[in-house]
Amino acid sequence: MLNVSEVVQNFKEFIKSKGLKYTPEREEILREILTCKEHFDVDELYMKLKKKGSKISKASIYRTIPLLIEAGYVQEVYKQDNRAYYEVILNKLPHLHFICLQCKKVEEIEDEKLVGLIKEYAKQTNFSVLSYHLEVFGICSNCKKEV
Amino acid sequence: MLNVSEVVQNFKEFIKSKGLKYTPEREEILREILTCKEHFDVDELYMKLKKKGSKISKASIYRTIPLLIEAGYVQEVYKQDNRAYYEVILNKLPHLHFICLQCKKVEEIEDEKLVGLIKEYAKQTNFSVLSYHLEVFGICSNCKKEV
DNA sequence: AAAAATATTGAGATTAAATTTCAATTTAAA
DNA sequence: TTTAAATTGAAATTTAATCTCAATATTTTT
Repeated sequence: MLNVSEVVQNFKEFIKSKGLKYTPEREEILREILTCKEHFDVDELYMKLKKKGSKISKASIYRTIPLLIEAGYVQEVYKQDNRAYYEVILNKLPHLHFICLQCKKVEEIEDEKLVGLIKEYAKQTNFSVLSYHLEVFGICSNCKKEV
Repeated sequence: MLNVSEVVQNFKEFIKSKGLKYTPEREEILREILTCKEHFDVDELYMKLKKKGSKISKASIYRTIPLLIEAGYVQEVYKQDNRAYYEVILNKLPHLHFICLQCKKVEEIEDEKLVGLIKEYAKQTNFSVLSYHLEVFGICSNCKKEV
């Protein structure tokens, strides 16, 4: 279980190791993202930062997210209405997303078997897995009741 | 194993059952899509139709694809560079997509266990599955060799 | 078979997420 | 400190997808 300052330190090392420069903007974006308990998009993040008085631009958020994904802290989970949604995957068990097409709710189901399945196939084809996501679309139990 | 005219007939009934109108444009788009052996996007489809002398507009393609998805013939498989890619899923076994981040190649791995897994979780939460897709990102064996 | 009602079409305008540009600034190495 | 290189914010740009609307096609009703 990593805490925030450990992640920040880890990110600093990651940035350095890539020959990039460690900036306050990058750290601020990382820290803000680490507070997100739910799925988020760039706009939400930008508004949250702005409310706190931050001067971070959207461009910087768009530029930083791929780094955080590469570092393994964040994952793109799905796209809805041509907008990408992300989540922090640090300290999180593997899970699938069940997305209700009616109420748009996203339910997470923790899972271990799926990882085993993927690993098995990856081994077969000598494929190095960096990330994955499984989205299941349908109608949730609540929306079915309302018919 | 459904043949093209059976699918066309099926689509006609589907359209009618929704109180919509069956048009030559819709049929032409369906027929063209049914010839796609690989993943395709709207632009590719539009160019193929244009080359054949078709007057179909992109707007009609964008409007028809959701109907074909709803009818169960087509599936959105992934997004790359903010562009959606689709595939025909008629007569196809369930499969996963292994996407190489280096060469962008998409490998399909046929699968049965995954469906069992999804069904199991869906049953648990009383969720009606309409479609799903599993994308696994990483580096393929070919690209690993080239290092 | 004609008329009425309604849906669909293509062309172009619009929208908006994401990317790019660029001058000013900041970081980090020499 | 000087130098070299990367990063920043603001605005411009890109472009997939959606929307608008008048003309047209489909389907139902009479």
